[in-house]
Amino acid sequence: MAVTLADVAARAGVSAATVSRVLNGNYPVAGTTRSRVLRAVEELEYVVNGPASSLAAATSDLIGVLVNDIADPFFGIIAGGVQSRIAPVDAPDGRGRKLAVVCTTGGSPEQELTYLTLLQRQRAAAVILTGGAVEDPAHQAALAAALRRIERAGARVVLCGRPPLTPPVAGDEGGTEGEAPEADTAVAPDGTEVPLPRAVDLPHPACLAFDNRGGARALTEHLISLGHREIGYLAGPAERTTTRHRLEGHRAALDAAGLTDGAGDRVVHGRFDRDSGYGGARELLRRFPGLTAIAAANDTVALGACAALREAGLRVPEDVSVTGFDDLPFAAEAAPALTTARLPLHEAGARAGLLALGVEEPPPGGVTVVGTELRVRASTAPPPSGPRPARAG
Amino acid sequence: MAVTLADVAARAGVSAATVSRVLNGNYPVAGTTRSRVLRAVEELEYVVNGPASSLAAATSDLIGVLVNDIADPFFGIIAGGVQSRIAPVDAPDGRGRKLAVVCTTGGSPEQELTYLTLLQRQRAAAVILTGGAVEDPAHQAALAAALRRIERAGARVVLCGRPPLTPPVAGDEGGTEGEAPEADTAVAPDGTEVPLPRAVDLPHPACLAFDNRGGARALTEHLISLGHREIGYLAGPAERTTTRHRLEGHRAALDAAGLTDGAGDRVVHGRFDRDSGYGGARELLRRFPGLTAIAAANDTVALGACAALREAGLRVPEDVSVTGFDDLPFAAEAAPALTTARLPLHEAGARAGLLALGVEEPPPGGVTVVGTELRVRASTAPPPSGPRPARAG
DNA sequence: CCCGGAGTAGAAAGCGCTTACTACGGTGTG
DNA sequence: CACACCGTAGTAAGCGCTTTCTACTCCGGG
Repeated sequence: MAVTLADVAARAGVSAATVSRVLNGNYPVAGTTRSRVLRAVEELEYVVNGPASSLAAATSDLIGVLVNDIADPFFGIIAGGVQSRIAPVDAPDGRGRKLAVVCTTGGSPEQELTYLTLLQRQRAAAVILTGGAVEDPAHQAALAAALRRIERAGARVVLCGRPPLTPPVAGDEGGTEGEAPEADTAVAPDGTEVPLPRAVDLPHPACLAFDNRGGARALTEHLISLGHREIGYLAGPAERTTTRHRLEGHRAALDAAGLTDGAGDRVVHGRFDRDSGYGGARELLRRFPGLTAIAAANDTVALGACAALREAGLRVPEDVSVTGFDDLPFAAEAAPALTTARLPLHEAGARAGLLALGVEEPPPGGVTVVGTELRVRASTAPPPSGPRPARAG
Repeated sequence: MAVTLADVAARAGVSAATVSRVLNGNYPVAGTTRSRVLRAVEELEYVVNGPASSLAAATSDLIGVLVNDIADPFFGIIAGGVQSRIAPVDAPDGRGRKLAVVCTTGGSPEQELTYLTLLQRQRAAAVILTGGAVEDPAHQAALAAALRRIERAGARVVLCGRPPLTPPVAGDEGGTEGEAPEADTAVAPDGTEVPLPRAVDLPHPACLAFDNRGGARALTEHLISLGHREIGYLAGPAERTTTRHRLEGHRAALDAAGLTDGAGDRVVHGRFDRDSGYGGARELLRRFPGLTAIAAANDTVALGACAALREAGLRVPEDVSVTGFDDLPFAAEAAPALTTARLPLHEAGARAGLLALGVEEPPPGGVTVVGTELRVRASTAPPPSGPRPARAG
């Protein structure tokens, strides 16, 4: 029914092999033959049959991108970064251009696994996993197994915005990998040396790990430097690595300032959305009436918190300071503009795209730490009573 | 190298045909055989070769989604809506799940055509085009031709958020289609009857047309009803249908109120981004110092305008009212919260997904008008001097 | 007891492409 | 002048799956 290679070949008076070679340009073809073939292609409006081509060549032009929610700008921006590299707009025609298969997992490990299988089935050339991981060891193990299977099938695997996989409890692969998983260290953007776990599970790991700890720590340190002593924290879902790392950074800042409260953390867990910020802030206010600042798990949560504060008759930042995380575009436009930690999401996505294409090689160990940058804006200020000396020794 | 159907068949002691039938479930297989096959599949970790399957069955599980920019929540939300239907999370395993190939076109017709070819090559089951179209007749014709080719290749075509294709100047298809392209009418959400052009170019059109005219008109009417008489308009790129339709709605409201100024429109064209809003608002202020309201092409532009106004020492809405369009999530969180026209983007995307799957049939004529809903928030108020009667007769 | 029809499974012919491998002029060299 | 070799192009064997057609077994009814 559709036009095939053979039709083009017949029209051009050559063999199918020649047409294929002209189209793929990986074999010398005489100029006159080439132009005759190209004319036939034009005239017949021939379009290659991708599946057939993928079957024969055992490759495909698809790159899977797993995201929690494509409607969330956090992931949209990463996906945009990926696309900018795997399908540059200036590429002539569509030659060599890869297609992004965007899979919305809702952050569920089961969905991740399902999509991973689906992508393997499509013989995707690469798979990019974004978003924090769920910490459940069983899930980690299942995920590692799925990724190993995918790599074995010839696809590249890139982790973007999530830490390397945690090592499996038992070496169920027979231990044929030679490399011992020593803990490396890396220098974080703020100059401190941080332990760098290696993506030990994957033969060919490529991992862009966001420095969530460092960013959160910088934000809370900023609050402390403004004079805040009672700082609430609106954490994300407890089971996510991102949540844990940001919370760790927050606590590290508190610890370093000697602000660890005997009464326990001023932390409320929720999700990464606005409503969680709203509800969480209300709960924080109720439980810790003396709060002068709230650090939120991300910008969206921070916005919800601001709304709750306003509703409670509190001004931001005059009465309560608020910080976000990520620096999504709306953070700068919010009222007040959010103090936050900028994550270069587009750049990270672009880098992930390059790693997925194999254009760029991951560093030894596979892990690159993507740093954050503190963005001080209008949502933070000294506490109402002005800076006061810390009472704790 | 990889596990194939034949391997599974051998292990289960059946023929490849039987394995295929078990996996596809479209042919009766005895229970015992089925479970033997499934066990072999499990044991060998067999994953179907998608390209091979697509080649043999002449179908694929891919659905193309063309967007201007996936990092823009406008498109992200539509894409999310699409995904919610083509890959519902509650679907068992991954059975019957389609994959979304998201293609970022930057709004360029050339990129659209390139991606359309790439998707046709992948033998995508359907293609969803989002975002307004460029009005250039040459592009429209080329696009129509490409879409017709895609339909002929067996894929469904869905237009989401753009008007039906304009008819080609010449009937280059030989006029074999029986249907005469009569102009239908439809009842818009506000009760008025609007002309409804048919997607005459496509044999099987499915088009979700956003009511940009109606939404823009409602916004400007709202401003007029508050007492505004000098209303600036920050339009999008002149060549886009979306821009034109929103501008038409704006002007219709002005006309109806007798506010059409002999001095010409208070309109500045730009893009659909924040910087355009910022720069455009500055220009509007310079050229029309008496403005008391600015209607923006969309929420993002409105935000930029708000920033420019603030910078100029003008308060929103006390000195100048501002309206957006789309009602993206951040619109409600902005300061002040934006008065805007809500477009049900997620729902539209979901609907597009259903149309793409063929689960839902388009109405006769193919065009469904997606209405907007006025959202009055804090960015609009009566003009500084208070409501005054219109002077014009 | 024989035959027809379910019900189930296998054989085999592709689907349209890629890619060894082979073939065949034409040129340069010993 | 024969030989080798390069530059091109054709032949044909798959790639792994779906699906039609055929075949076999087992029943129940005549």
